Amino acid sequence: MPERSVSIATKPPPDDDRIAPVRSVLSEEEGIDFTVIELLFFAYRDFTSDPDQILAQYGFGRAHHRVVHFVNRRPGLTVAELLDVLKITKQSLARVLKQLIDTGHIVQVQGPRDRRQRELYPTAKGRALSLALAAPQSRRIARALEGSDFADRAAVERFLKNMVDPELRAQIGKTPRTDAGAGGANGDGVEENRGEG
Amino acid sequence: MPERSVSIATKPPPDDDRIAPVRSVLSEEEGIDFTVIELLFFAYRDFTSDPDQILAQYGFGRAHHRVVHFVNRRPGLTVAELLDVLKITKQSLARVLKQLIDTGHIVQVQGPRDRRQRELYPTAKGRALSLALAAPQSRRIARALEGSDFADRAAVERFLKNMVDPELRAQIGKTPRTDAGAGGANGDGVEENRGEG
DNA sequence: AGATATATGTCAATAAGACTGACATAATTT
DNA sequence: AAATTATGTCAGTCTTATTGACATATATCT
Repeated sequence: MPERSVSIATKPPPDDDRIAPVRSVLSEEEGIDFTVIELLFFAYRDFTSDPDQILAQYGFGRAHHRVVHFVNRRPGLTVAELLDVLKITKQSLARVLKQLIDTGHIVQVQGPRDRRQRELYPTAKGRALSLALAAPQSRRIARALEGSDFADRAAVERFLKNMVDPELRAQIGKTPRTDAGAGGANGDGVEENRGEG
Repeated sequence: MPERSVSIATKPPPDDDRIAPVRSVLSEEEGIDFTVIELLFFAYRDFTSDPDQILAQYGFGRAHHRVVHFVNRRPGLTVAELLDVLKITKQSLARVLKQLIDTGHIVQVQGPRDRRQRELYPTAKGRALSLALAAPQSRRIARALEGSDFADRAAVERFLKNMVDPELRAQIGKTPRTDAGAGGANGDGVEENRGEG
């Protein structure tokens, strides 16, 4: 056997120095904030695990979750706007969106001014799904903020917001174009048809 | 009044009521913390975009990043331990790990006590890659914490730590078994919760 | 010693979710 | 009429993950 006990690699060792194992721990000394880097990794891993379990029951994945979420948060957004927020391609969205439409979670409405556009709206079913997915995440957040005062919460929100690329920060919390804000937006989400013959 | 132009769906409408578009905005009124939910989504999306660009140059993906990171943070961990941290299967890890070994970023060392085990160590090259990947993330975090005092940072860390499933919280900040390095960092995954009911 | 269990590696098949490229259609704009 | 825009769709590829089955070396138990 040409191998020593150190290397079990099947590739021929190019140079023993180059494949020498580094046994020291990579720690914060290098001026890198590994603490927060890892905290973000673990926090997000578990944050997404909540809705994942619910989605699995529907045969959906995270892609469906993102679409359902933003359509509910910004009802009436167009396909192009959704692609921009999600930063995926049209073809990637297609399959997911089609499934959500076929299952009656989302409907498309022809744009009132530009009839080429498809405004996306949740149905009652889609609204319910969105709430069901968000509920455990919100509960997890509430638990994580237990014992936090107002300043603590503000610090967390400021940190997260500042983590976003400045030029993309505009997307955050942007309620729909029709920003009716609180007060019930459209009042009630009842149908509103346009005749077209 | 039967709707006409409202639905462009190709599927036969099962019931007009069921596919009626909901036009109201899904907002915090429902007692759900959509603000932080979306902040986490956007923050993590951009947080991972930094290393993604570097990885692309190597033909690597996020899976490689996670492996390189934890092998550097806990040099000498075994394959089984790595699988446990990443929460993926052996088969999923196999290809990624093989690539990292073949490219000389990681080496395997036979376990000193149990020779079935393979302890994973970075090479100098792997250490360098790990630092290169972490650097922009650390810079982003530092920028996001600019103007934050000690209490603010503590609030952020506490929030993130509490977002992790309690039973998995032990993995956090856990330095390697062999505490060769100075450590500092988080020490070990001690839970700190603000004394509150 | 022999049997069993463990740690790891590997082959094969599958799936979700993303990608690119190419092309079609309808509607708006020029 | 021509060009542009918004959307849809087909076809193929890639990465990362999955499960199942099986091989090998080593450790441990009886």
